[in-house]
Amino acid sequence: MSNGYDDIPFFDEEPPPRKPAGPATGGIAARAMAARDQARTPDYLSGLNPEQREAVETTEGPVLVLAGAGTGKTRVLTTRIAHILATGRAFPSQILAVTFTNKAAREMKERIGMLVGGAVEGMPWLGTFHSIGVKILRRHAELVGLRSDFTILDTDDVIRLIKQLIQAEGLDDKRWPARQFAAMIDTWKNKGLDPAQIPEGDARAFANGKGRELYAAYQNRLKTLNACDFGDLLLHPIRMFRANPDVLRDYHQRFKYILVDEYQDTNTAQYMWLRLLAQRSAASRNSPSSGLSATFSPSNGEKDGAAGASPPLAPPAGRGSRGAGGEGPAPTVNICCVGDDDQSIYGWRGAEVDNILRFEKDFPGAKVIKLERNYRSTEHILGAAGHLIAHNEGRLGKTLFTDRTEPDDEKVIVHAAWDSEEEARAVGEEIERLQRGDADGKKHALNGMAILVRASFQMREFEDRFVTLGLNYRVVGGPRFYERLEIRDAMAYFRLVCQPADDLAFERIVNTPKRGLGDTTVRALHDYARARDIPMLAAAAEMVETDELKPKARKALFDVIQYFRRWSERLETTPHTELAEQILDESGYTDMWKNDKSAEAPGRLENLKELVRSMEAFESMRGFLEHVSLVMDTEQNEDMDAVSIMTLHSAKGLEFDTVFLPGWEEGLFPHQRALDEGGRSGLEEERRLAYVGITRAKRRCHIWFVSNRRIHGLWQSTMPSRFLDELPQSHVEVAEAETSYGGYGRGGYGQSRFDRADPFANSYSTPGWKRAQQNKSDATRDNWGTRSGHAVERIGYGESGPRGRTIEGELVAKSTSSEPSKFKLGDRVFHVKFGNGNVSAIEGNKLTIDFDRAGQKRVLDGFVERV
DNA sequence: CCCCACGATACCACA
DNA sequence: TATCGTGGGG
Repeated sequence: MSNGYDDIPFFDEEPPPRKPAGPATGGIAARAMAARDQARTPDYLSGLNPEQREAVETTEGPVLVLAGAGTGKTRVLTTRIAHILATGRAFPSQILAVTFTNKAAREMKERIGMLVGGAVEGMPWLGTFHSIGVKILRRHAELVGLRSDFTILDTDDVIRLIKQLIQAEGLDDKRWPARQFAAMIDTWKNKGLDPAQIPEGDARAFANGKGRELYAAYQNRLKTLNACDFGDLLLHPIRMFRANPDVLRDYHQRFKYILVDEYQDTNTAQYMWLRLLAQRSAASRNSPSSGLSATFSPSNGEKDGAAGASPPLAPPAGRGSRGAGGEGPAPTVNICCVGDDDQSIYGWRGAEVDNILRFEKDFPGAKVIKLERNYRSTEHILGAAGHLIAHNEGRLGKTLFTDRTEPDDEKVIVHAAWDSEEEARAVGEEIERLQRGDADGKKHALNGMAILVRASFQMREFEDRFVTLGLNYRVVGGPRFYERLEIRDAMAYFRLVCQPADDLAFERIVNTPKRGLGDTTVRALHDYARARDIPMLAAAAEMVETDELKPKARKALFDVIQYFRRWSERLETTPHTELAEQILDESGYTDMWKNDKSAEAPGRLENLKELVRSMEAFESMRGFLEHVSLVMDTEQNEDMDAVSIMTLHSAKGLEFDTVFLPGWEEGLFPHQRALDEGGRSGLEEERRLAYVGITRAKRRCHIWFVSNRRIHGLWQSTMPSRFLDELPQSHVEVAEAETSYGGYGRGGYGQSRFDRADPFANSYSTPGWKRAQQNKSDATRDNWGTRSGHAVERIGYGESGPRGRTIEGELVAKSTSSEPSKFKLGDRVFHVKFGNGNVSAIEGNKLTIDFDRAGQKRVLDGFVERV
């Protein structure tokens, strides 16, 4: 029975147990091997410290590893897996390893690959909660009322869908924003709640008390659409496991070892999911009335619950038809969770730090191992971070230490800047200084530097700056490729070809490009489809046979349907990248952008090309769609030397020689909304975020705050973040006031702001700090003639303001490369941001280009290509 | 049915 | 400031 997903490895594709020592956990051979391996330390264990080694070698039973930042957490996880494999305790396919982000999963795969070489291919169950959830769900979709080719909706789709539902209920979609309800549903799903289970108060809070009905209606609609949202990727498997103990049992037998990364970030649903998979012996060890059963309250789903009442939680273990040697149930759960309560930064996504704090109760007899020896950062960085995080209450309490101290280690440096533009400029200068090696004579690679921002809108200013500087940068998880308009449109075409029932995709593109199929026609189709309970594409096919539509619309619709028929037929025969091109061309979609005269159009076409190119890496169009729905980031070319720009959230788990932390101002960091909505715990989470930021740094950490920031186009004066006051003086140094490059920026404002008495004296006594404070307050007063702390300043100068970009050229660093450029004068080139233009000057690898629309810019040649 | 202009609104983080 | 949704005119 082919459902198009047969490539997913599953039980019946067990690798033949050919290795001499099979995965028999309790087998004599295995024990012998283990003993042998203990006697003769394998290479991969030799570099570990005692705690790490214990975490790796305690393979049996529940283990909690409390791993502080930079203590070798990933190393422990990967080595542990390698160890399990190398000692023959399990096949790769018998290890379940869950991470939070795709990045983390990718990295783990790579590192395991380096340790064991090759076996990673056979680790089908290493991935994010969501990707593993999908994999499970595809196999058993019918058990929750879906077909295995269900589509996964992203946030945008969900919001549009909910909006339709709100309107269908006859509610005012202004008063009850779909976005808000989507967020509520998300919250419920994070807690593992079905419509029937949500708190009465929640249900009443939305849509005149119709919250519960709306949620149920939403779930029904998803089912008819044969679709899932992100939350369902976890909830459906949970429901499915509960309703089908036999299926669950199969998974129990399969997964001999479970590993969980970033355990502090698991939410309730993920916790339930994990518990189900790990419960086999936990349940037999815990009495049924233990706290667990309360957590796992029976799920009375809407319709899918009809299959039967909730099954008992603890199906008898063992007795499997397969399994090694037919021993009884494993005596312990081999689950290993790794986490750090100080790095819990996903409370807003429903993460329950409690999960990690409760681990020992959940798994009696668990071994808890603390990793506190830090291998990443200097003493100053650890000192600053540790002092900051100590302001939080309710920690498990770890203190990181290092003994690798160099005399010339830099303290953490705090800088003040006038506004965000100056901030970007100064950071850019600092980066170039490091790159040139001015400070210490060593040239530093851009790859070792990162700018970590609180909110993604901060990125733009840095991007703009770096583009004019000709400084290579890469935005990690930035403006998501797949969220762009043109990409989403194209994807909608692909989705509809693969999944003709995808009404959301249909509605998105019936009239894109314009075909004269406006609201009226779409509504008619919608009604027709609803009345007969068929997908809209099918409804369209029927309707063109009738005379219900105006001739013009009918003709247009007829063409559309013909196209989709043709494309669907080619699905099995034409290579998918080719088909993708055909779809985009024949539909008129590429032409639409070719005819578009706006500045973005060339960039969009380029993105479409990139989209098709990126499909090459996949087997089929379906495989590609699946990837996209789960992995919203595009892989960037790693070999380019570039500064990374990303949010603090996506920086977790990474490390850089030099880290820049801009935007440490009240309201932005800690973020106002985190404070408003989260209160004290919100503040603590922000503080943990700051902690994460600082601990990303290996050698240098520069923190910035500005006096003025533009929010919604208005200039607002800001206060330095309270976190700055929570840094220890002993490890922190305040930079002397930055005079901007070549007097730039000083001219317009005068130097007087540096000459005032300090009205905001605080605990800091260094002159630099005072200066920074003065800078902040006086600058505000000087420029706007008002006191700082004043509400919003309406300034609103634009391009023609006091600081036009007139001397841009002078700010560009001299070329360091002597290689002749591959471009020549007059070349016609294309740049993603600026569009097309002509090369008017070349200086090493830096080009001056007259862009058709954006004017003259200096750009690094890596950013453009000849057209 | 399409286009444009206008005003409201937004910018928190992720899979 | 940029984007989005709406309402009126073509």
